[in-house]
Amino acid sequence: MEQNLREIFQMFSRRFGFLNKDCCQAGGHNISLVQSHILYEIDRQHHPSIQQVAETLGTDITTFSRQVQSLVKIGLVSKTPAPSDRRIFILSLTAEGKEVADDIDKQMNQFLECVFSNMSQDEREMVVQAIHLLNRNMEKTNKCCTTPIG
Amino acid sequence: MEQNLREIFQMFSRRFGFLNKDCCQAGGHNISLVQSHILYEIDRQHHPSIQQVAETLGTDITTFSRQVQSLVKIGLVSKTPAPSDRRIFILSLTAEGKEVADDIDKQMNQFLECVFSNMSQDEREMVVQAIHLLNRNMEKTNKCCTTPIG
DNA sequence: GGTCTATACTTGCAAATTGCAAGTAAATAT
DNA sequence: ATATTTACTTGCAATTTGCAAGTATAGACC
Repeated sequence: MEQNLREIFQMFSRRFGFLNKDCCQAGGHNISLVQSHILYEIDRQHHPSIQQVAETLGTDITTFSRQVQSLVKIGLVSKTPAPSDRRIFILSLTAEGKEVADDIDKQMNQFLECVFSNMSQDEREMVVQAIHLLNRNMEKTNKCCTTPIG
Repeated sequence: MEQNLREIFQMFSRRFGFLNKDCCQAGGHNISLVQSHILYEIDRQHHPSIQQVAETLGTDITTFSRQVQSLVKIGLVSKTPAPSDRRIFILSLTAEGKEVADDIDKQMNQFLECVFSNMSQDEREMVVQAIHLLNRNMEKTNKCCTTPIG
């Protein structure tokens, strides 16, 4: 059982990744997977800075800076200097960006609901509980083992 | 609860993705994330063709062809024309490639065991069962909903 | 057998993505 | 007042990407 651990996670993660990829056509825009993740994080975090989102997504900040620029250019994201510290740029979604993010979210949840629709109520609860448990423990374990993140 | 579904999956998937990224230094090689996935799939599938692995990973076949070439060049993968059909190339890991794949696998499983070490036996079983359940249902649901895969 | 289509893979671009090094500009330390 | 740190941006140069167009083999049809 132990030896299949990675495999089952790998499979799930890949499938979920495909889902993310497939949900990039939204609100009349055809954005990239990376852009979709950025919109998601800007929406989720409370007025994040460029650096915050870059770190969340594990992207190099110079790369991220340019990705933000392109999202600003197509009108989905806006950058505002923080009043308290004008080196910092606060990111937010434009109305159109919010629309796209919501549309993607809707698609994702539709699919997930569809997946859950074949489960019993007990099974659904178990799955949700299990993922929560995993998330909590993975967060805790960040520094355990040999974290090569540096 | 329903509206957090995507979020908890997204978090888990991202963390697992980071883990995959962090496990790319192995056996004296510093390979890319994509290369790591390719080694994994070649190892897992039984003498797959180029096309099979490309499809599994959702990569364009021309891109994949080149990725295989680079893995052959650094001596981790070998390509053999299939005896039955010489258009097809069968992929396999070289001894060194197998070593790298095993090393990566070991690192991944070490981390996962570490995550699981903070759980009770019941919790562990629940998590494994939940992921299996998800995988089974996601596979089933491939064509349900509106699959925009085309 | 000979031609025609289909399949498996490869190569030629040209565009997009990446990250390091080096920059700017603002905040903080001394 | 100057030096250092921080947040972000730009200049490259390398890598990765995918479409279009190629080669080579296999199978279909006559």
